[in-house]
Amino acid sequence: MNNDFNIVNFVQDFSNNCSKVQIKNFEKGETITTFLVNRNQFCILISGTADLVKYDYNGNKIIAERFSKNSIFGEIFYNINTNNEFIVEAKEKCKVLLYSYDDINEKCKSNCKFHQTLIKYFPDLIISKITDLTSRIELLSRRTTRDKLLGYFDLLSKQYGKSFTLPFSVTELSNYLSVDRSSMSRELTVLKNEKFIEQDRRKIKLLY
Amino acid sequence: MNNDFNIVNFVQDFSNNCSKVQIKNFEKGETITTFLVNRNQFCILISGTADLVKYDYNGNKIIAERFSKNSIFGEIFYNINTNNEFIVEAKEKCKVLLYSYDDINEKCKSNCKFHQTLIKYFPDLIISKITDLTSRIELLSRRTTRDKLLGYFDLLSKQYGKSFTLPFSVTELSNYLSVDRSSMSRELTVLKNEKFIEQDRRKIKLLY
DNA sequence: AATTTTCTGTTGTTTTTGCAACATTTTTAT
DNA sequence: ATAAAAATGTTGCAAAAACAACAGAAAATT
Repeated sequence: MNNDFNIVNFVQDFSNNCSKVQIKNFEKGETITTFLVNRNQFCILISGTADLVKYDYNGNKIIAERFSKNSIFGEIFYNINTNNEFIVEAKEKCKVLLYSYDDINEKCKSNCKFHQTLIKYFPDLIISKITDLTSRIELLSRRTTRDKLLGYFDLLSKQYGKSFTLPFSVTELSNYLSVDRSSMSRELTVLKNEKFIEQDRRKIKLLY
Repeated sequence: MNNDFNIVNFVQDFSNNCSKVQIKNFEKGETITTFLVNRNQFCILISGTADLVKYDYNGNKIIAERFSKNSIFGEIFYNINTNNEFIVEAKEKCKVLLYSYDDINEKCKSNCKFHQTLIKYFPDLIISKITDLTSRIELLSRRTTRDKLLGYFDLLSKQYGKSFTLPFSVTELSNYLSVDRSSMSRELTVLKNEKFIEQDRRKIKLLY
């Protein structure tokens, strides 16, 4: 697998006009897309950060996934269900490649550079997405808030070491872990008192 | 997308010996594979049912995923983490195709039928897996046992209608939804008393 | 720079979930 | 066919999480 692949280069190489591809920019707070019907929409996030969010009937926000550079998403990956209206929200300025996916091996008439490159890197992009989703399931399947927090900190520490800044605000983190914000805050205090962690807002230090 | 694709036909077509492919049979209860190292293992379940399971430090069993015909799994899709030892367990007799994945587009010397077919159907298989995982995340992100139950029943009712038999025992279902068995059983009783459902063991009827 | 909004940490209270133990039924193994 | 093992449904109790409300801090907006 080619883990060094950078979609930004890929898109910069893509200079000709392919009718099946669009590149759009979104400002912070804007809705990039909604999952409402079963379309063949396939998106690649070129830059920025975006969340896949949903609100339950109680008004609780759920952050189902967080997307960053090279993340893929779109209706193609989702079984539309009237009970679940998902929205992809830009958390900061985002550049998104939107593609109408029919068959990965189907090229446009001009057999453009974009399609050649997409076919080449599609497996890596998609396997990486599965890896992310599997980790996410492992995290959400944890029973307690404490376990979810420590599990998430573990993932971050693999990447950044014992000290890191959360990619979420505390409030957003609770939505991402699907727990009540105040309960989570209480548990963070317990972890601090027990000298498991040091924390000040987004700054976390693991003491184990 | 070709949703009628059946891997069984595919494998029956695959008659020549490809050095990178193995087909193995497993009896109920046997371990099909474990996720311990970062190998390029990629598996397709040809027949049977299998679970991806993990035990937390408290001894609770977690069913992270359930695999049936055409499901794909393997270490290739998992970030190995020493804290999380996952096992794929056969729930009934299983036939599994094991493949050493390097590059989906890399064919074996003989450019065998297997590789040709795998390349063709790989996108469908993998997109379908992502769809499943996304639904699973939506389910696990629900806050209460009641919501998880109703969410899961919704998924099943889309496929089977208002009356169906759970693909899990009640005990297994609690592991799949990551909740305590007795709590879940209690909530099922509440749902029955409130005339939301009828239930007797695996038999469920939705009354709404 | 001032004001409004959001975020944060706290805590008391209520609700839900987890845990443990048990009798009964069902399934599996011998 | 019988015995052993596993699953099921229940319940009391303990633990954890959700809810609600608030004050102060930080961030965003104008």
